[in-house]
Order: sequence, then structure tokens, then C-alpha cells
Amino acid sequence: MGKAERTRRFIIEKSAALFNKKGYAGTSLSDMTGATGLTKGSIYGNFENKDEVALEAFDYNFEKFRSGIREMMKSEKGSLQKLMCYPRYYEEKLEEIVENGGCPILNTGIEADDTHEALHQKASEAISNWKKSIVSIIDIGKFKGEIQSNIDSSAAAELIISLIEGGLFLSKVSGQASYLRNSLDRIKLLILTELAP
Amino acid sequence: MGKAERTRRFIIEKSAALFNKKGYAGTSLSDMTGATGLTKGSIYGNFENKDEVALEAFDYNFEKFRSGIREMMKSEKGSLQKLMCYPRYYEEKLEEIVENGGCPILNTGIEADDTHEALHQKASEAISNWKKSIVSIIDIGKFKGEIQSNIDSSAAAELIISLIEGGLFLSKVSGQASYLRNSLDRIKLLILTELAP
DNA sequence: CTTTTTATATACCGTTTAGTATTTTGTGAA
DNA sequence: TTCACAAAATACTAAACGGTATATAAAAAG
Repeated sequence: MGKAERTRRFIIEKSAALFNKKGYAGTSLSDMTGATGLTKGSIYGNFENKDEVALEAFDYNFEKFRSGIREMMKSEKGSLQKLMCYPRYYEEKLEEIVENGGCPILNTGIEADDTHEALHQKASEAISNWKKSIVSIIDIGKFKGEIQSNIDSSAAAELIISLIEGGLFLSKVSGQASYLRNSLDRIKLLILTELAP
Repeated sequence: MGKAERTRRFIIEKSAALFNKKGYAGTSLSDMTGATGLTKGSIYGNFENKDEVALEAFDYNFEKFRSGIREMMKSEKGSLQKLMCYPRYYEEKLEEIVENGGCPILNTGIEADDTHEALHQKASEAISNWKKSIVSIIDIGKFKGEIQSNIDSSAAAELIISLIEGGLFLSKVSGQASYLRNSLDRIKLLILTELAP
């Protein structure tokens, strides 16, 4: 990894937390120079503009979630156990997520949907991919006989995502963990009593 | 209603849509003069600063939801029927909500929680009051024997709110109404098969 | 070790930001 | 209809914004 690539990563890492907390419009270049200790010249030597940093910062923030969950799933074999990683992950990580500014899909999606098409699309694709990966787990589970075959995979996946995002949002803004806990309990119930044969 | 108060309301009405779509940081004073057709002098003659407009704009946006649901509930007598107004309301209004920039609690809460304490508190209080009103309906329902007495009112209320906000967010950002529909179907199921005796 | 390339810092650009005196316009009462 | 007051428009800050040209420092290559 060359010097250029290292500073690029450094800028993204430091800016990612900023963008997740303060948003795209709320994060200024001076915020970024402050957080990195670098100057504007250095940032613009490595990125074309603020947009490019923001877009890569989203990928960076989102990838942290994705890799965390994937890591957790690696040690699970059954489809139901894999699905149960979602409630487990968010239950364990709530505090850390709140500290880091919340879910990047939520933050970016809400800010960008009416203002910044490129960022909006990033958030939209993240949702789409997330859903696909849940649907895939359910479909495999059906095939292996671990999940009831009459289940609507798409509806179940969308429900799980809605419960997670809704719970995260409300717990973050209200400061009360019970919102997320209740949502995650529902997901567990759904998995164990509706998806399971 | 005097002239001053009328222009105040006019400014709030016109700015409210802006703040809900573009956020607090994303809405500039020139956006506001553009939307109202007034000048900065006029706006600052009626408000102390941008914050004051944003705070009242939130109240205005939130009140639209509250009054819409209350209106719908007025013609319902039973507790279960009152609760069923939530899924009905959001199902009917999804398009309109999306056009107006989405749920103000969601928009304001997400943007303000790490950046603007006064706005954050507004969103937080809105959540708190919303929950209280649902808990109140459930508790009355228990008393009247229309809802099972062993139900956890707080948990049920939080779940309903999480499902609505999660579904709204995902439908808005993904452009797919099914997220909200699935969430609302779940709420109906919860009301009719778990809360009902 | 010198040269060439790359990366960072400095200093600046025009524009936009929120906000404010000051002047002009409009309005309601005497 | 004039007078007094209120409200809106104009013209203006100073500061911050995103972005850039240029100079300097630091690495890499020869």
C-alpha cells in the first residue's frame, strides 16, 4: 500500500465518523481538516471533491456493519442460527453504534433522499443488498428444510430490516434502549416461531 | 389575526416543507426567501433567527400528522379500532408523506441527534408523546376489557412506533411501498391477534 | 547523492452563509 | 388625510464555504 493510498484511507477513516454524525451538508471541509490534521490541499490532492470523500466514507461506514455481521454468521451453520445473528449483533453493538453516530444507511438515506442523488443511491443499494442477503439465507433454509417453505421470504426480510432500523432510530433519538430491544425480541420470535418448521 | 402573525404563519408554512426535505443544515436563508417570496429583512423582522423558524417548522410539520390521526380516531369508539387507525392512516397517506419529505420525527431526529440539541429535544419529545398516547389507548382498552390485561402496554406501543418509522424510512429511501405495507400488516396482526382478547 | 516525481502546505479565489442597520413602503387610527 | 407606527425591502457586514493555483517539502528512482 503506497503513501497515497494510505493517506486516502486515513482521510476516509477520520471523515467517516464526521459524515455519519453531522451529515453531508453539516460536515465542512474545515471539519475534515480538523479531524485529520491535514490541510485542504492535501485532501484535494487525494480526492476530487467533498462528494468523493462522502461517498467513500459511506462505503467505509457500511462495510463495518456488513463485515461485523458476516463474521458473526461465519460460525453458524443453520439458517435459523444465521438469521439470529441479526438480533444478536444489534443487541451487542447498540452502544457502540450510538457512539459512532448511528446506522449509516439511516443517516445517509434520510439526509440524501431529497437532496443528494448519488448518496441516496448508495443508501438505496445498501438496503437492496441487505434484503437480498436475508432473502438468500431464508431461501437456502427453505431448501434445506430448516425454514417453512410457505414463508414469504421477501416479506420476512423486509420486516426484519424495518424492525432493526425502526428500533435503532428510536433508541438513538429517544435514548431508550427498550425500543431496539423490543424490535429485536420480535425478530427472534419471528424466526423461532414463524420461520422454524 | 394581525398582519404580523399572518406573515409569521406564512413563513413557517412555506419553510416547513423545506426543512423537512432538505434538513436544518441543508436549508439556507436564500432557500427560505425563495420559497416565501419575502426578503431576509422580512424574515428577521418576524423571527429572531433561523433556529426559531426551524423549531416552529418542526411543530407545524408534526402537528399535521397528529391532527390527521386524531381526526381519524375521533370517529372510532373501541380501543382496538382506535389503534387500527395507525396502520390505516399511514397506508392511506404514504404517497403524500413521501411527497412532503417523509416523517418529520425521522428527518429531524436523525439530523439533529448529534448536531442540534434543541431540535433533537423536539424530536425526542414528539416520540415520547406519541408513545404516551398509544399506551393510554391500550390502558383504557385493558380497563374496558377490550384488550388483554396481561399485555405490556409500553412494549406494544414501542413496537408499533418502531414498525411505522422503520417501514416509512425504508419505503421512502428504497422507493418500495412493500416495506411499509409489511410493517403495517404486522401492526394489524398484533392488534387483532395479540391485543384483542 | 542527485534528480524527478509525488504529496502536502500555503495563500488565495469567488460565492454563499447567517445576520443587521437603515431606508422605504404599507397600514390603521385619530 | 394626515400622523404614527409597524412591516418589509435594500444594502451591507464579517465569516465561512467549497475549491484551486502555486510553492514547498518529502519520497522514490536513477
